[in-house]
Amino acid sequence: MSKKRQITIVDIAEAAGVSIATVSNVLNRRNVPMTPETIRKVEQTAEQLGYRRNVMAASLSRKKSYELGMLVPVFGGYHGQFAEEMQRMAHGYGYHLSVFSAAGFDPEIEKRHLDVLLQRRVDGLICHGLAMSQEATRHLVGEGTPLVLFNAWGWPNDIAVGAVNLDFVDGCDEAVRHLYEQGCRTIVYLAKTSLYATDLQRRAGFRNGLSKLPEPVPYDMIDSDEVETIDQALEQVERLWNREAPVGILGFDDVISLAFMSAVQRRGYRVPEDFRIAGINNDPVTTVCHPMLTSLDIPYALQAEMTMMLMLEALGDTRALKQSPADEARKLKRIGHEIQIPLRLIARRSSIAEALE
DNA sequence: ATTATGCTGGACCTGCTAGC
DNA sequence: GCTAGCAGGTCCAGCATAAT
Repeated sequence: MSKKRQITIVDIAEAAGVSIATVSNVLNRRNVPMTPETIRKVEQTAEQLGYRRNVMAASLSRKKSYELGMLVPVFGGYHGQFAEEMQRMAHGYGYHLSVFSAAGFDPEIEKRHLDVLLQRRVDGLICHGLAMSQEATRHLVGEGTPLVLFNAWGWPNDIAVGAVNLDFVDGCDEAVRHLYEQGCRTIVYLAKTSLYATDLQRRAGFRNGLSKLPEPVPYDMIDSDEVETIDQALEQVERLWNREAPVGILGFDDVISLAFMSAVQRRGYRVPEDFRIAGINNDPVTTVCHPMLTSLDIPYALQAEMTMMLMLEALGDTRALKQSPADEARKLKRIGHEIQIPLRLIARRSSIAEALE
């Protein structure tokens, strides 16, 4: 079946009896003087003929696609929510966002998606801390398409114009302090090494937190990818626990924390009497489980906004310079070309001692 | 004569194909 | 192998006309 010829602005110009430039001006609502009659005529003709804008042609002409490419390791969870927020943010600035998933941290799939996005001439790329090597990334994006990273630490700025990172170090530090203050004298981090950089940041924060406590506390870091079931992780914790004070648990994310909480409750322990548990992400499910789960809240909108600002700046878009609250007011830290977004601990029943009768 | 308004003409964008 | 032409838009200099 041959494709039906598409209606173009040439057809509209002919039918409406004006030039194609006038049609372009009307349909793009450019601020050029035009009579209301011309505007009405063009709009009506476009409507009647069923015109649909050809973005490829527009990109060709403007040498700009107004399309951004985004690569996330997986759809769902934090990445799903962040992609949604990014999409909203990009749309607000007149950009369309194409989001691809790298199916975990598969460097081959990452490379393929990045290739496709560059072939499509996206104006910019927004990526997680990539699994593919920095050299390969440099080679791929080295031709002028700006790359803004999120949750990527230590990438040189000849590859990425900047990175907007969640401050897991301070966040986990605070979570450890919170668990200690709530009476925990054994503290365990349930890690997820398959998520590389973000896990390393959490580990660093966990260690920082422990080192700042007034006394040394038995601790462990259990990799949830290593143990067969979450019950095995619980058994490992039981071997460490002296039963004199509750155990504090910090999970890699809310899903892991909730899985652990279920295992604990199945085994007949009580939360928060025996186990005091915290997660990361502040997923909506944290307020519908029992007891409600303490979690580190992620300011998605702020992270998306800062990512968009870096991108607009790299694209020479003056809107990036518009007045926004000062970094101090938002507790943002800048380390070189990296921006650190603060996390906020939301304490709920799963970890609070004094809420008990 | 000068200025403002409303519109037009044509160069240009990139990558591919057809013709020479 | 080289060149011209095409796709469907954008952009801007410049034109015709009306108003001052």
